[in-house]
Amino acid sequence: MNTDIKLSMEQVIVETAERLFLEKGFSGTSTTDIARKAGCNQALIHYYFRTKEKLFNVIFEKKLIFFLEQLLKVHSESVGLKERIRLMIESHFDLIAANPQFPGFITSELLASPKRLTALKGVLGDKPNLLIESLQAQIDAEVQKGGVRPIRALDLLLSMIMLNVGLFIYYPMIKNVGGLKDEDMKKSVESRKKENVIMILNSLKPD
Amino acid sequence: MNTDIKLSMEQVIVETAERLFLEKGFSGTSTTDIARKAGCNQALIHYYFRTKEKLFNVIFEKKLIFFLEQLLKVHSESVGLKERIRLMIESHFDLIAANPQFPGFITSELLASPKRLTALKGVLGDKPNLLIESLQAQIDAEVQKGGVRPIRALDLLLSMIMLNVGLFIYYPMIKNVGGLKDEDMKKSVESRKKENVIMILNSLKPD
DNA sequence: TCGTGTTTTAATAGATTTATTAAATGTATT
DNA sequence: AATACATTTAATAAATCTATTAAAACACGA
Repeated sequence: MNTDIKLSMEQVIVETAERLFLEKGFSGTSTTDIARKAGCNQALIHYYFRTKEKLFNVIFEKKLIFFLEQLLKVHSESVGLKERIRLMIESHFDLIAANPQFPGFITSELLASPKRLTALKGVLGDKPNLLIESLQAQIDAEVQKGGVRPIRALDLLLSMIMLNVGLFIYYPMIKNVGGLKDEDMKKSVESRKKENVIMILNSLKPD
Repeated sequence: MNTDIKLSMEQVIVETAERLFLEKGFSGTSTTDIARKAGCNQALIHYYFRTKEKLFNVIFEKKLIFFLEQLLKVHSESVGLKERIRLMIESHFDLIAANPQFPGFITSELLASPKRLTALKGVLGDKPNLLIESLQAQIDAEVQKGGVRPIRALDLLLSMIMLNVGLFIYYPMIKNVGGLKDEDMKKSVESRKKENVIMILNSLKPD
């Protein structure tokens, strides 16, 4: 069976650029580089995308929207707050684990050029607010019942994201400084999802 | 009283470079740029530091060592585990709050070029291990007494760092996406130190 | 003030990068 | 085959950046 599918050069360029941008960032990747690795003339990139920036944005927005949409999914309130939080953490973790370069990529690029985010506000609409409001409502209700301590939904979300994302961003550094072996880190990653869930849920216990 | 102190041009260059590197990173800052802002000829930078890379390293290492040393301080075991953890989180938080650009800077630069970290292993010696071992010992002792649940010191440290650091790295983004006003964020930052302490300590409660 | 060493500049080589343009090639249609 | 259109290339302009070199300016003790 022949699995080769004839890709348009435009597609090849996008995919090559995606790989390179993820690996070395916007400023670390040249159009010459992309062209060489994609196997085409450098001018072709400009023919299709006009500028390096525009090509980058195609990829950056696609990736960021994909991830934010996953993240901002309003997991059903019907399962109960703690279960809902567990689901959110786990699905977020899985998503990153499947795309480990992603947190570093997005973080670096947004730090280097925060205005990239502004362009996305329109695309996301009020999903962020919807999630936060929905989560806050459920938290407040649970606080009434004495199930959890009071906390701002945004704080909670940020903590969840940071704990998940941090492992992958700092993975190589921790390994390096701590002088850890690969199997140590593997274990860390494997246990970390569980660990993060426990950490967050425990932290919500009322005093 | 005249507070003007005649700085050597070399010093001015270092300070200007520090400001620019922190703001726009290594690849976003040119020696021409530094020279213009420092008020000298561009060649002078190469006269003193030979290469842009070497100048960057002077600054990067100084900053990183300063912060890691603070972070890796083996806070006395004598105060008890929970108090020790509280102290570690708070002093770390304060340090970052006083240098809010720092986490993004280090994170970006290390992501862009992980080998920079290798150069530092020698300088840090076994401080990382000392801290981890000391912390782990105190945790294990406390676990015996039923005071906290079992946890790896490295996991705990990572969580502490991530929660603190994350706020400052993602500060502009959260503000942007969440459509938050300045005073909302201010409140967030102010309450966050306490929040992080609570979160970590609660998360250590035995089941 | 002369001479010596240090600091600073002007000029520029050399590399790289983005982007454009005009020409060449390819492909499908009548 | 001839036309028309899309794709791809070669060549190159223009900007920018790092680094070097040689000369100028400066500082200061003999």
